[in-house]
Amino acid sequence: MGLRERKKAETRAALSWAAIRLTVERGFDQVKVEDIAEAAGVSPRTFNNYFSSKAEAVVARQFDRYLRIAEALSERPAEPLWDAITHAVLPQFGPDAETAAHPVGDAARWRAGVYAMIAQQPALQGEMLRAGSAAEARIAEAVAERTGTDPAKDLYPHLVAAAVLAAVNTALTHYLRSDPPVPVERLLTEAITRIAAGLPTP
Amino acid sequence: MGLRERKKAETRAALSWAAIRLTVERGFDQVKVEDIAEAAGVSPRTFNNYFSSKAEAVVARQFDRYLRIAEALSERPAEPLWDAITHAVLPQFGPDAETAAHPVGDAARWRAGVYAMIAQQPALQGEMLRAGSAAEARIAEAVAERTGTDPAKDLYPHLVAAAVLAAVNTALTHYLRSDPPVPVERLLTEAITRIAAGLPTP
DNA sequence: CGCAAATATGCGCACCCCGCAATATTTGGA
DNA sequence: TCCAAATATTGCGGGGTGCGCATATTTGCG
Repeated sequence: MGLRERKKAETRAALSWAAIRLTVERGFDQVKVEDIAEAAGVSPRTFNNYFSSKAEAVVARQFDRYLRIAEALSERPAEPLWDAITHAVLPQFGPDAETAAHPVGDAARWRAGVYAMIAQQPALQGEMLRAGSAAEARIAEAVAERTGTDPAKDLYPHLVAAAVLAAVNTALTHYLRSDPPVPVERLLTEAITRIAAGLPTP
Repeated sequence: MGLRERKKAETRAALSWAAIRLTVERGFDQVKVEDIAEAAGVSPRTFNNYFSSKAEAVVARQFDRYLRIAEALSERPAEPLWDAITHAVLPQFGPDAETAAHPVGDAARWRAGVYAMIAQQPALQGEMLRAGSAAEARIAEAVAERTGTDPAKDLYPHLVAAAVLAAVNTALTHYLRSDPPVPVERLLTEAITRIAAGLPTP
């Protein structure tokens, strides 16, 4: 990867991180594009070369995570579908390099801030769900390959992809709301297991 | 219901219908709020008293439909959960009074227009998904009541609600894309049945 | 009828997003 | 090494949007 692409990735990450941090601190519409650009050290105009809206920048991290799920699923060995899905999803929500690079002082406060940000901002909710929807196509493709179905003709792969994302979203929302916090991994596992079991009444 | 509320509902419906029709005809960003307001016979400022964005107006019909699913689910008699869900969902996508009031000349052309509108407009995708997400809470409540679970504590009702909406969205998307058209009812039934069966590999 | 509450409208503003064109930077080859 | 092509960044300008606020109009009720 040349210098060019590396710098681009860095700028993108810096913009997204700035957008998230500022939004959690002040609230979504108390942050101007100008602020985000300044925090990332680029011009306001450049911001819109990377993201077509403020909301998109805030959600970029989550979007990348969804894409990694699809990627991981493609690379899983031959195994039962729902095992593969579980193993593709879980690692994406553990501690990663990116998180380590931006330590957060007060974890509880941060969690609450993230929840408020998502819960109270229609624009962010929509963008978050849209990110999932964009990844849906990729995941459906991976599922199709694994099950010998055809995304263009069959409902099945899209249905599985949508169900997986629904499980992930539900688990994450529950996680952000839980007090005291329940481990994400447990919630994700429970959600996926339940879906795979056909959601029988407990 | 007094004259006041009736007129309000009428204005809301007129605005939403105008937004949909104009968007299908010309494309989302070739339509100005001013155009929608004019078509509905109100001032541009009034538009924003009803909807907080253009996208919200376009999606309002779908949003109402989702709410009716939750309502219908609450009112179903005692029966297995997934039977109740199926019976709550299907009727909302049959012919209704509203559709009859606005006959569409060329059905195929209209379907294609609706699909293009959704597929090519990020803002609309997000808003559409958000509408589902808003209804999710209501559906989760109905599920909780039916299964003796607690939305505030349990993952289960939210998971079911999210899965149902995922099924509906997937089926509708598939429907809009299908050529020749497959009946929506069949796709919806298939999607819900599959989810209830735990999505086993076909 | 006449008043209080709810609703519609007009005006103005801050901000967002993008097209365009000029400038700066990186890359790959002569 | 140095230059030209490819690519990125920036400044400028404009069309829209969404909303706060003050005002006019309509509705429901005593």
